[in-house]
Amino acid sequence: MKVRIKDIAERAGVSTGTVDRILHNRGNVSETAREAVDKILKEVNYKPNIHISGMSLKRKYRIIITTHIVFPGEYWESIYQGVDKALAEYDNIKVDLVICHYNQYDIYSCRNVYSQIATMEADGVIIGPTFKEETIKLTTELEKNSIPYIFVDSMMQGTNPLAYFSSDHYTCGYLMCKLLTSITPENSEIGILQAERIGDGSANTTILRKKGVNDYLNEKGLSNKLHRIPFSVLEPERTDLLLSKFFHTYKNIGGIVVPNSRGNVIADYFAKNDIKNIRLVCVDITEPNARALKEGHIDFLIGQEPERQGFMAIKTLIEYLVYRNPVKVDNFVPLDILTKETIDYYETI
Amino acid sequence: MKVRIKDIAERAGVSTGTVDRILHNRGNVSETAREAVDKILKEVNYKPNIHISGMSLKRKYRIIITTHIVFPGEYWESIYQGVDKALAEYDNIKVDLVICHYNQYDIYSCRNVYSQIATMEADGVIIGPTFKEETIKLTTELEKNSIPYIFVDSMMQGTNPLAYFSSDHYTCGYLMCKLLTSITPENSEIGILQAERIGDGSANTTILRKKGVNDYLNEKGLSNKLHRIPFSVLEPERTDLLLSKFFHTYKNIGGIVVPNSRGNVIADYFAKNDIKNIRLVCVDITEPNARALKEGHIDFLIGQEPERQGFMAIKTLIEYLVYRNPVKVDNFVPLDILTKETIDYYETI
DNA sequence: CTGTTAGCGCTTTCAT
DNA sequence: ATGAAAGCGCTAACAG
Repeated sequence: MKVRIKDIAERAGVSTGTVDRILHNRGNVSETAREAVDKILKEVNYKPNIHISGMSLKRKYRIIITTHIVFPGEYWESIYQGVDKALAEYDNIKVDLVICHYNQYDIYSCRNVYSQIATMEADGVIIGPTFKEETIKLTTELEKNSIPYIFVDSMMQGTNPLAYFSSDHYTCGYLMCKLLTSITPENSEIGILQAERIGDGSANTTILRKKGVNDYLNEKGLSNKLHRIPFSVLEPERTDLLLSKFFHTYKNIGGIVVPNSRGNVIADYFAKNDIKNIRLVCVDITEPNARALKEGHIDFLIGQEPERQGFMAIKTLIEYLVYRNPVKVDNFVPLDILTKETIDYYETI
Repeated sequence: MKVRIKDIAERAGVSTGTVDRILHNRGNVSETAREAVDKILKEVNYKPNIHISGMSLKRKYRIIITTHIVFPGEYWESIYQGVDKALAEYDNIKVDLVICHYNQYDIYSCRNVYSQIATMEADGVIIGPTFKEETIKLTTELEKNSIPYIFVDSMMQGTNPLAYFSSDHYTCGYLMCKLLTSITPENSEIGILQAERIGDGSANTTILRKKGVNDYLNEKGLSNKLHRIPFSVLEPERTDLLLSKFFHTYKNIGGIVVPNSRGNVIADYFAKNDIKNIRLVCVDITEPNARALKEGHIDFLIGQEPERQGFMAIKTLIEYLVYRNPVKVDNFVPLDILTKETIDYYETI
């Protein structure tokens, strides 16, 4: 039933050592032996058990992961929860995880961190990318050194990752706009909250989501006016001022879409000023967003399964490093639509 | 770092054999040895690796799973996909899976199958329940023989399962009604599709969902009229007749909610009769429902992650059988809200 | 280049 | 009641 290395060895008339050398491309194998074994391998469906492999595997793998800084209750924390879960599941494989944080609102910090990573020894790298040029520069270096890399959170065009695990940000924006307009009076004006960054335009993900929002309106021939709500993550004390200015300028706002994880900024403003007649659609199950959803300030919250992204990135990288099996490159995680009623069920199990 | 049986044995001054006997309650251990080992076990965090255990474990486990008959592309198929995935992941554990199908629309078939199961030898049973009395009778027998059982799809009150993996059907109905009324003109009349069964009233899940629908209307003080659409799974040829009769009787239907997996029945009717002004909210990602969602006949489709339910049921049962560790009883899977835009991402990975 | 062998953590058998 | 030892599938070191 189950095929073992020993079975393959017997049928090919060689020893288990030789089969192992062939399976792992360790060299020191004659053409004759290789052919004999390859023939058997084609006939049978051999599936090594990675946990057993790990038991005798002596080598250590060094995996670097680089993302925006992790704050408790925020988006990136969930990615790392998935990472930890995968590491626990594969605890027979000896991996040395190196965590390198940069600040996604500051391009200079990203440059610093990436240039360090480029000089480090590693078997694989997991990247949560923000800035395009910087990411391409890093991945070019990695490719030079034949170090495989995997993206989480979003794919960066112009690179050749082993795989990426991300939601479809364009569709996310499109969907947010569809949901918002479906629960908002016809022709309501719509606000869109956008964070400022140091040294660069918006992030990858935000740009795509915003395009999704615009395209939905155009495709459906909707004429809702869209107004940008400016705000700065680095100067949160100005938020209140900026928001009240916005809501005093535009009196006919029927709904707001927040294409980044800071929806709670709006929700908090609604709570403080007892605003109830403006609908709100946001993204990411951060702790404050979850609370705002439960309290009714957010109407729909889109989740992008960050835990699964982190889990799959580690799992995929480990299995690749151990067996060098081919890997599926494009992997979109689901876009979960959460409401007040369903969010509790996303936080268990 | 990682604690092995050998470490525990050394620190307790006994052999690994003794530790193993204690960990698995195999008996033949002196009080002295037991105390010494228990003391160490309390100090350290020992976590056996089930894949390695499985490698040397000689015993086979027999697991019985009983559900409604599986048809390709329907709800129950996904449950079995999760079952298979878990079995593959734990392929070191030798399990003999016995599948016993009954017909969920026929209480007599259920009685037959259950009474057979009650006489079979088994280490554990997984039940996808439909009829209350029958299920309680079966689980009473199982409890007599100390056979642990796990529910998938829904929990049956009045039983004591090891665990259950189910969505919250009441909330599912509540949510469906919320979504439907949010995209439907105020005071629209609402249709609700209900299947007939042989020999009993409606199923567990449908009753709960229907209650959710009603409660939502009442809680929100909505006065939409609710009309039952009768239909028989066993006489599909009458469907067309029943539906046209319904839609000719009630001319002001604005939306339909389908609290069972047969939403495609309505969607097909809409497609055939080119009906576009009635909103439709359904449950379960069956193949026909998925198609109807993509084609725009269904507006919202609720998914209840059947694959995860099957996976978790097997995983939980296997881990319990091998280690007898305590198990969390109540496990609700998420209620996924799918739209035309997001369904594709639920079918990959 | 190749076969043999020890050993990974765990269970089970077999003496004692 | 207990320890020693073999064996599960796999890898790695070693001897040839």
